[in-house]
Amino acid sequence: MQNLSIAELLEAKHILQEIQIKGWVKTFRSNRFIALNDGSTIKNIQCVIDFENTPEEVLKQINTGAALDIKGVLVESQGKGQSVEIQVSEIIILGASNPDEYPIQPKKHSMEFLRENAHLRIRTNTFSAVMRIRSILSFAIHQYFITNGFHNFHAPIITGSDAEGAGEMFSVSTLDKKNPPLTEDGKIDFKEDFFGKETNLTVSGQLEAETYAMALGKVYTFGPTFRAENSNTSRHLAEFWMVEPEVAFNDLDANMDLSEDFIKYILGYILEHCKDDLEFLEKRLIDEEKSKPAIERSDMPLREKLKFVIDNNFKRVSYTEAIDILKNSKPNKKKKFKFPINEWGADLQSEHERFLVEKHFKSPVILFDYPANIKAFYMRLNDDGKTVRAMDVLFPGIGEIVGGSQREERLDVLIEKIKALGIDEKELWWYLDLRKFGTAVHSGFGLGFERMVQFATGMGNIRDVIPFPRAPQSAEF
RNA sequence: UCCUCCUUAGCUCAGUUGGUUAGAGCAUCUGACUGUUAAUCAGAGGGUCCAAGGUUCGAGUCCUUGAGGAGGAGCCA
Repeated sequence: MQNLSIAELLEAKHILQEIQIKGWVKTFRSNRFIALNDGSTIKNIQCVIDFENTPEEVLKQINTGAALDIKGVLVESQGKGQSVEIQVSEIIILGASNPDEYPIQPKKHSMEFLRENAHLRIRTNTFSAVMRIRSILSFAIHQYFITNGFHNFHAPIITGSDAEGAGEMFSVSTLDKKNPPLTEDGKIDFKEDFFGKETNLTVSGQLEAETYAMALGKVYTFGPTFRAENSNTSRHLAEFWMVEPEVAFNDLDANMDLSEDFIKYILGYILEHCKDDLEFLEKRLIDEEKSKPAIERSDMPLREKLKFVIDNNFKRVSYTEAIDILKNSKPNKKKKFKFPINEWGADLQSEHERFLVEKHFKSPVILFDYPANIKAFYMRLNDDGKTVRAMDVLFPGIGEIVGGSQREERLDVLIEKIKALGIDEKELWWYLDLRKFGTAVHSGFGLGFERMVQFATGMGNIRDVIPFPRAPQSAEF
């Protein structure tokens, strides 16, 4: 008697062997056919029971969602929908599932409803497929970096530095909220707090990653990140996972090469290793798009879209070139943009990014050399004195999926920048030390993991590609 | 935070210019059938129409406020 997963059972040839299988009921048809799933694959195994010799109280408990332990023989199927099935000899109800109360029915549910049942939504085909792909993508990320000589580095989650400037932070404190200790001028006295200073949840592991890159050469962090922004969109979360490689001696061109090669690798990896799940999600998307107006439908099925990204070079365009393209574009001339492009220096709005990616180039785009005053303090100033060596990778339907830069390695320039922005130099003493002792050109970027999962699975809302989404007014489970 | 839209059975939705007893599919229950593929057929039960207030002879439908949700914008990954 072999105890196998459904994935193993369907893959290997175990015909006429005695097997034992445990899983959950997807559907129960004709009092005879159980579609059983154990999470190992999106495919179910059909278990055929002899209902005339099965007790009524057992039959009654074979409901959608029930956990079963089944013994039987794997045989070739007499039906058309599957090649093999289990002829059941013994069936044990491990855990019943009251059909009156179980929310997941064998029918179409709305994403909103499933979000409210995030503890059960993984039992649907869509979410099990998405989460298996998320898992494989995560593995592919580590695989890519480790096999390319990178060292994995765990950035701290609680940070004492508040100068990263990537957004609003969640504070971390053990002080009494109702009655915190105060300083003489009436402010909260963080010297009394757990860490003896004000601390927050990290918004980026970049600054710490730079310290490791300046010793280990090629490093990456892959961990949770927190932003307390009141963002209510399908592309933002308050808690999300970010991949941040940082490489000593890489300039911006090498950084762009790395981001493109990396993205192509991980998408290629899931194309090869998540065939069944991608096929299911592709069909789901095609069904979903049938209800949309023709203009909003995407021109490529999911897997073709992934292949397109892998097979084509990302278009590399400087900010200045992009502004020229946008200035002379039809929507700009016809005043279709909500924010018309008039002059160099303006930050690009998402309507502009979408035009470049989806209409003009019809391909992923890397924009680089942005105006200094719309980017962060640590980015390397170009010789023109007005642009910095920043780059954003823009993806169709997602927008910015990667943000990165070559870092300012010159101490004097960096200090000047910090002063101009009114940041306390002392807060960044350790960061400035990197420029004092053995400074060198170095670059890195951050990739929003959930946005990559969104692209890879075609899911429209970022809350549906993370197990338990955290967003404003939303932290159930 | 801003703009737009939505909220009707457990779920997904329909409900006409305001009009009598608010409908369908799925799910549930009862029965039939038994090689089905989100099985099929017959029947039954199931509603504070998001909440509060208002207009009206009469409100699921119109108005006001509030709550929750979605899409878009901003912030960004």
